[in-house]
Amino acid sequence: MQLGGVIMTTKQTSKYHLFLSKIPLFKNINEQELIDFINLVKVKQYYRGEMVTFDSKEHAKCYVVYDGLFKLTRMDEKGEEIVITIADKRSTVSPMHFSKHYEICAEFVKNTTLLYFNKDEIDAFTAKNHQFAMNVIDFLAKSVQSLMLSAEVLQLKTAKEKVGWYMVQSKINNNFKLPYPKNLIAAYLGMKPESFSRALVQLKKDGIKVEDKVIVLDDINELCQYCDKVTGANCRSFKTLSCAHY
Amino acid sequence: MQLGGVIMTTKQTSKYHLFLSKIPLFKNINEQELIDFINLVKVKQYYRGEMVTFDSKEHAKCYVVYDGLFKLTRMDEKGEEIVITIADKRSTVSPMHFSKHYEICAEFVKNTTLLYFNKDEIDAFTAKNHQFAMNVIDFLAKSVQSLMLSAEVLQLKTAKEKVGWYMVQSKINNNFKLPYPKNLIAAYLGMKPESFSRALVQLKKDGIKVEDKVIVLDDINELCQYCDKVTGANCRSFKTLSCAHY
DNA sequence: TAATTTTCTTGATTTAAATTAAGTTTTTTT
DNA sequence: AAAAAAACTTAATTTAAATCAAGAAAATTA
Repeated sequence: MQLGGVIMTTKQTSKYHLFLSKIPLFKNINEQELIDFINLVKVKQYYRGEMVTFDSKEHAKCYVVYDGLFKLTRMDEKGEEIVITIADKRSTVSPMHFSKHYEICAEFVKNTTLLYFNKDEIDAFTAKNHQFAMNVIDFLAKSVQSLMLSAEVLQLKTAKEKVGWYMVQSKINNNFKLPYPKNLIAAYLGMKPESFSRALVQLKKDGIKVEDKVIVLDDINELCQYCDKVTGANCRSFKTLSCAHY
Repeated sequence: MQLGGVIMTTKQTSKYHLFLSKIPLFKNINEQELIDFINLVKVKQYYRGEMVTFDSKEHAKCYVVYDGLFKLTRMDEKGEEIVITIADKRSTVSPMHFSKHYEICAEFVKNTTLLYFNKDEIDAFTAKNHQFAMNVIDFLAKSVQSLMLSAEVLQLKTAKEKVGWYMVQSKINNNFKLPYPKNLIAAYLGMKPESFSRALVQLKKDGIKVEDKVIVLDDINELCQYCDKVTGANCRSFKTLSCAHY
């Protein structure tokens, strides 16, 4: 195993092995085949503020975030950007599956350690291991669904509804905590930080507060009106009496 | 092979076989294996104006459009809708890959004939035939990329730029013809028919006209400023002197 | 811990597209 | 071929969020 051209120790190998084996992309894979594959892993470090173009020519790879935070963005001529995804620990980003003409940009919000495999390695493993092929299919299908859901939120919802939707996701998937800085969430929701801030003021009037990134609710069900069914399916109260989808 | 419960003739079977064998999802597949699989095909007819919810419980299937036109949409409580995709002849739509809680709606714009396979059949073929697994991966990867591109267009571009972008796509991929009614294209671009109409007025001032759905240009390169790189890669003049991406 | 940078908030103003409204053209059905 | 429905266009008005501006709070760095 190599780190920037340097052979890594067995200790590091097993550290990454344990980490990667818990990633959905590698679930249910035969232990020995997985060990052999993960042996091919490479590591790259990026720093806060760095911007890298993930064109599929240079980056015909599949990345798993070991640690850190970055956003995948697209920019127009005027410097306006949209955030396609926010990636952090355990996120998988696979530019090898995009067209070589699709140039997506990674903007690193925190120092980030990426583990990666090359396209030929992934392709070979896909051919050899049917479970891995199924995992790749699952990963891409989830990406499709998440993009469809975002499209809906971005186009159909008001500023207040967008923030409400993000908060109910945070409540369900992240234990009542906004996982990222507000300006990053605002960009992901296709709005300006000022509008995000104003939406929070409106929500506060309904008893939905954010205190130091923690969501504080006067009424535990107040956020449910902003919930979508796919997100709701992970909620403890899904389709109980208090659920909006009941 | 069955059509609404009725056994079909060999003549119909071979008609669909020829059609399906040209679909990207079935490319490069061993002839006999493909014949055996396509034998499982089922057919369903939908009519203009019909609306069907493609929830993944009822529709754990993979559809290929044999003929017709429909839009995949999502609607909110107020009846506002977004168009996720427009599907016509040869399009593949695969609700079996979505969450069972994701309910996408198919609105049929024309009478439509859908060919389909059930999830268990697709899964079995994916396990048996590695090339088919690769084709499913390609199909999903293309869906991801197309959704990312739409997200960018919908969020970053003005009404005029959106229409220009759609027209340059039509120029390159559809021989200077708008393939669908304007209100459908407007909905796909996340705008109202009125705004679409006004954008056309603006473009006309730049020498870009639409006459009976045909794009007529004073200057052949006038649309190039609206082109994205992925679309441009299919253009005859890609990266020549006159290309915006040169 | 102080200094500096970045993030966040609030208010006034602008703006691009939606809405409302009404008429025209095209397509579909009878 | 006539009638009806759907699609399209143009104009006036409204609206939600962006922009502009300035200051407060929080996080980083020195």
